[in-house]
Amino acid sequence: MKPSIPQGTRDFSPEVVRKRQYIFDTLRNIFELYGFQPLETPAMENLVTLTGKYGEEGDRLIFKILNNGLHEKNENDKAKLNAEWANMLTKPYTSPVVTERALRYDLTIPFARYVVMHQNDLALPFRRYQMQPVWRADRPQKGRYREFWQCDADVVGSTSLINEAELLSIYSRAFQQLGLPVVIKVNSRKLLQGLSVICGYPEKMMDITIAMDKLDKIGWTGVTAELQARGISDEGITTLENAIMITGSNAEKLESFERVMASSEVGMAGVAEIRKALNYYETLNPGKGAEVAVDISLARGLNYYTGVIVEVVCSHPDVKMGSIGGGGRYDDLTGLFGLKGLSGVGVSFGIDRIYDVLDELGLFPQQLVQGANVMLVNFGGENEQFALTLLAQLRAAGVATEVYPDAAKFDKQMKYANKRGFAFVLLPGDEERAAGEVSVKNFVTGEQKRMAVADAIRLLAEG
RNA sequence: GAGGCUGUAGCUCAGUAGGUUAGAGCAUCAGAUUGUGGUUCUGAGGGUCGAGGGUUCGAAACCCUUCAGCCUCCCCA
Repeated sequence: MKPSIPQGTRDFSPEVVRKRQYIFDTLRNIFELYGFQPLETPAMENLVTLTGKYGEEGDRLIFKILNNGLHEKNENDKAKLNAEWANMLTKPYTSPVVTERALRYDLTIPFARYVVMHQNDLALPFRRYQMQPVWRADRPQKGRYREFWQCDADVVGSTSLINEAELLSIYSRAFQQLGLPVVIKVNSRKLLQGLSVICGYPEKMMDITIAMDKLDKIGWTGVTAELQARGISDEGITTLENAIMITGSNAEKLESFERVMASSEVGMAGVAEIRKALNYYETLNPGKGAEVAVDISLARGLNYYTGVIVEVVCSHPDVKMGSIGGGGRYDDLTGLFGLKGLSGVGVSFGIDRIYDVLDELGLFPQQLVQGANVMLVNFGGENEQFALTLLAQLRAAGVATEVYPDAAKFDKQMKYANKRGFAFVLLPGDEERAAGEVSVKNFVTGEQKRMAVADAIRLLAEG
């Protein structure tokens, strides 16, 4: 059979893993520096934990796991099983008889589930980061995979806008450290609610938001058409246009929003929370933070955000990639699992997309693509023992080293060394062994010198 | 869920109007060369032309079906 992997999944070859680890390490260090604690949850959750949390579209994209042992059911159960199968074949529907587990869809809901389950043990506010794969039964395309990694940082149990500012700082620091130019777009669900109020359709916030989110893509004329299709009057559209076309610095925009939103209490609250979060952010990053831009057209798909929402896009002109990170405030996330009144705020890094962008822009550090630094040639016989002794000594000195395991032809060993890209190749042969020496070949320059074993180890240990 | 493109060697691809035994580069292996890699030279192995059916004297090519991959919209990270 021809080997293959499931659609939308990828193998990560050694060089790729190194580059990915560079991203993970960068993020992990920052998360730790900001006082976040690591968390891991299972790859699979009970299906009921996930369903209904991501909207109708989200439910469709959950990877469900078929129950084991269906064939072992007794006759009564099988009748039910048949009925449920029939159901599933005619409509979007699942039954615990057929499937009761599913692959993790994101990291936020499992986190909420964790917090509720461990509420008595946690010191609130609880700050956690989590870097694990998630799965979506989506149709793969550029920048979209069925298995991809998320790196999330969330704070639960505090409504302070300092948390928003901290998370913005994490975004800022992470992308600055990675050398990636970004714009962090900020908005508030309350501002969007306010918009729907002032244009006269408080119940159509979702429709209005979805339409306005497309501003970047389809322009205002496109948005107008969309709004009309969703039943917004011309006066309402004009009101929205006046708000969405506001330009200027963040402070200027917020001032203008304040005037526009004057008749909406919730809208005013939105302005206030963005202003406060940005003030904190400015204090944490005086004059050196990444660009943060207030953007009233920004929407986020997930249903549970209630306050500040953010999205990160790469601002490099050559890069065509959707958002590489996003997040927001959810006032009552754990309420879904029976723990009321616990507010959370979090951000997520889409590291697969970040990888693609870094790769495209050539922003990975050069020295990442190295493994072991030194290879010992295997000349066989007595020399094999000699090589192993050297191997142990080099490793004891902290030099990443490997020995060619077979006494293969010299040419073959050298070709292998070349392909692997070792910095040095050591030749422990008869003459060297007899003299207590070893030949050290710099594989970059081709230069080769014989020297005492101790000197060779010192040289290589110093790099 | 809607639409578009592509499937030929391990990889990237060529293959003229439908006409001998389906090619190239890279990779692999062997040799030149059992103590000197990257460069070079010689040679070798490797193909159900995605699958099934049809048209034809003849199909990798044309038609139908199907599968897979990629891309766009929707939505998302």
